This record gives sequence, structure tokens and C-alpha cells, in this order.
Amino acid sequence: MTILAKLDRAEPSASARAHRALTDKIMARTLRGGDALVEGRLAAELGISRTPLREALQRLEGEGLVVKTPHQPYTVRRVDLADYLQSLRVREVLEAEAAALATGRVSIAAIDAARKTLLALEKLDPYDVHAHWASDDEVHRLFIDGCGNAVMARILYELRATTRLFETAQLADRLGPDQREHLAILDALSAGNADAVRRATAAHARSLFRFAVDQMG
Amino acid sequence: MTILAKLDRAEPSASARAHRALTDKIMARTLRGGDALVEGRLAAELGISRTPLREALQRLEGEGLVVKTPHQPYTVRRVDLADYLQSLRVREVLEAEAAALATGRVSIAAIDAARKTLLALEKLDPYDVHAHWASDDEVHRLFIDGCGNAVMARILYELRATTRLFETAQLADRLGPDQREHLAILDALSAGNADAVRRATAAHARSLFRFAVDQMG
DNA sequence: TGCATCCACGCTGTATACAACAATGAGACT
DNA sequence: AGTCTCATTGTTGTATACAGCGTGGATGCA
Repeated sequence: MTILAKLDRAEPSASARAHRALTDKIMARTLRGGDALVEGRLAAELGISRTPLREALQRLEGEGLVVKTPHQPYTVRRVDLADYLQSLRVREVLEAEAAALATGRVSIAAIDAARKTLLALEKLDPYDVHAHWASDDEVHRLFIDGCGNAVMARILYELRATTRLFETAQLADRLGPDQREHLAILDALSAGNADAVRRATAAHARSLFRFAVDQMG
Repeated sequence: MTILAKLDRAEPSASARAHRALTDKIMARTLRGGDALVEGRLAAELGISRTPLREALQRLEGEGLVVKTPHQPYTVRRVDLADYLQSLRVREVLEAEAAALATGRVSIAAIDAARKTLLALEKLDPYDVHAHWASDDEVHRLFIDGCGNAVMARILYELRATTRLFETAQLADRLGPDQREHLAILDALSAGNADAVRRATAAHARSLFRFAVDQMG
């Protein structure tokens, strides 16, 4: 049986499964900011022991998705407005640089694919949150993966993961601006104008910043 | 005895001790890039069990100081030239921004203290590596801690930790340039000229970049 | 009723035992 | 001699047991 299972598909380790399951739950808001992550309970749910579960939690802590205080359960990180704005400020600087570096390095085909996904968004009648995120990811990964700097890419990945923990409410109101700004980035990328790409990407981050301030303040 | 030990000083957890001990050893080059970190051996050396030791290793992995491949021991991260240059590129962008943000936020007293430490360096006759690093830290922390953006500060902390794993050889040749460039940053900070601070900090990062390329290539 | 104290429970932190896997070297066969 | 196989050994991955700490609620008292 174990042999069959192994042939079936490469079975990931217990801690890897736990890590995946928890990130999914956190991203999907099944687990919400401030929720307590009781080790024994979670381990039982996933059918593993506490040891690999703790390993997963520690990795998540390093990735900034959960926080811990000694002798108390881990909790899902609560990203407040200040955290969010500070992360956006870093993204404004770093993503602009990454996008400029990626100019001329990403294939036209990939750019066009992203544009197609983006334009298909507005046709969707019941506004689809999942599709919105997927397109957002496609655009941003275009230059994050394509910037040629693995260190930069890793940092941006984590930053985007944590900013996502914040920006849910009023997301529908971002549909229009996001699409406009993403298109501007893609157009500049197509044109191969690194400086325009930098400006467009920074403007996008600043737009998110302003939006959050307006909503909250 | 345990009671006395507890009263003596707040006893940190076993995993915290292991984390501290390992970071110290790695930074001091007692453990060098590529060295295998065998859990059982290390745990015995530190007088703890493997469980908290693994916790420390997992934290270190998140901080980028060690790397792991499944079913094999952790190894101290080997920072090659490409890693180093990519990290420097990120630092060029982010530290320049942090320094500009810190302008006007850091006290004149702190700036002057850093300047004093810096100037004292060249009086030291037997060139002192430790003193060099201490001064370097003092200057950079000035604006990293003072930039008012905790997210940015955390990223820069980790980046500096990993770049340190590389830049040892020929360090003595950096004494002159480092001092000049650090002084330029401090002067601009004193003058409260954010744009000059940004330029000086970016120039410093580029100087390190060029130095590494010249040495290696 | 309000408040302080204390006990009991649950959770985390650590140690230890065991299973699974990888690397290494000896030995046998060609 | 060379190579393939296989057992052995050491290491990681996981489970489990237990100790220590924190928390909340019950209880007693004013």
C-alpha cells in the first residue's frame, strides 16, 4: 500500500503538507488574522504529530504569515494599516526596480498572455475575486520572476504574500484602477522602455497606498 | 541549583540559546560556508536535545544563514559572487531609500557618535577587523533603525547578515573607501539633505559592488 | 455583589524513542 | 581487475511522553 501510494505521486513530507495546508487556509481567509493556531488541534486535523506541524509553523513565522509569543499559541498575523503601508512603500521601490530590470528580458508572448487575462477580467459578470488575484499575480510575477535577481524576487514574493493578508475589503473598488495601472505596466514592458516601466510600477504601488489611506482614514 | 540559575539571569529557552550560538559561530567564521550541521553532534555540544536545535536551524534557514536539502544535513550557506552582487543591488535601492527617509529623523548626537567611532578607526595601528565591522554596523544602523519603516529595516537587517558571509577577503583594502563613503553619508545626514543622503548611500553600495567585481573577475 | 485567591486544565517547550532514508564500504560474481 | 549488489551505519523525519508555564473559572471572603 505504501509502495502504491509512493508510485501514485511523490508523497511530500508531513511538514511540507502542513505548510501548504496552512498557507492555503490563511490565504483563503479560512484562518483569519489573530486566530490562534493550537498545535495539538491542527496536528490532529491534518493527521500528523505536533513535531512536523511546529516545523511548518516556524517556517510560516519566517515568512511573516504567523506570529508567536512565548508560551502562547501561534496566531495568524494581523496586518494592520501601518504594516500594510510600510510594505507598500518597500514594494514601490523594489518592484519598480525589478520591473525596470525585467524590461527586455520577458518574452512578448508572456506579456501578451498577461494582457489577455487582464482584459478578460471585465467580461466576467459576477465579479470574481479569485480571477482578480490570479491576474494580479500573473502581471506582477512577470517582472518579479523576470528581473534576473533571485534575492529581489524572494523578498517581493514574501512582501506580496503579507500585503494580501490585508487588502480584501472593498476589493471590488480596485478592479478599475488595477486594470488601468496593470495595462500601463504591460504596455511599457512591451515597448521596452525601462524608465516608463519603472514609473508605471511605482505609480501602481502609490495608487494602492493612496487607496488604503482613503478607505481607512 | 536551577532556582539559583533562574535568579542569576533570565534563562533563555534552549532553542534561543542554540540560535544565538549558531549565528555567532557562523558570523565568526568558526562555521564556514558549506560546513555540515549535524543535528546530533551540535545538540550534544550545546547540551540540549535535537528538538530545540532543529527549531534554531529552521529559524536560521528563514534568515538565510543555512540551507537544507531533504534527508541531508543543514549546511552553512555559501554566498557566492552572484548572490553577493544581487544582494548588493537590492541594498543599493533599499538602503538609499531608508537613508533618505531617515534624514532629519536621526539625532545629531547619534550621527556625531558614529562619526567619532569612524574617525577613531584609522588611529588603530594593528588593523582591527572587529572594530571595522562595529563601525560599519553603527553607520548603517543609524539610518536602518531610523528610517521609521519596520518592514524595510527587517529586510535590510537580513540582507546585511548574508552579505557579511561573503565579504571577508581583502577586507583591509576596503578601509579607506569605506571610511570616505561612510563619512559622506554622515555629512549628508547632518546637513539634512535627503537627496544627498540617498546619492551617497547608493554610491557606497555601488562602490562595494565594483570592488567585488574587480577582486573576483 | 465585587474581588482576590487558588486550583485545575490546556498549551507550549523539551527530551527521547523509533522509523525511513542515504551514503559507504565490503564482498561476490563476471 | 572491475562492477554490481547488499548489508551496515549514521543521519534525518516523525511520533510520543512528560515537565513547566499561563490562563480561566470556581470558590471563599469582605
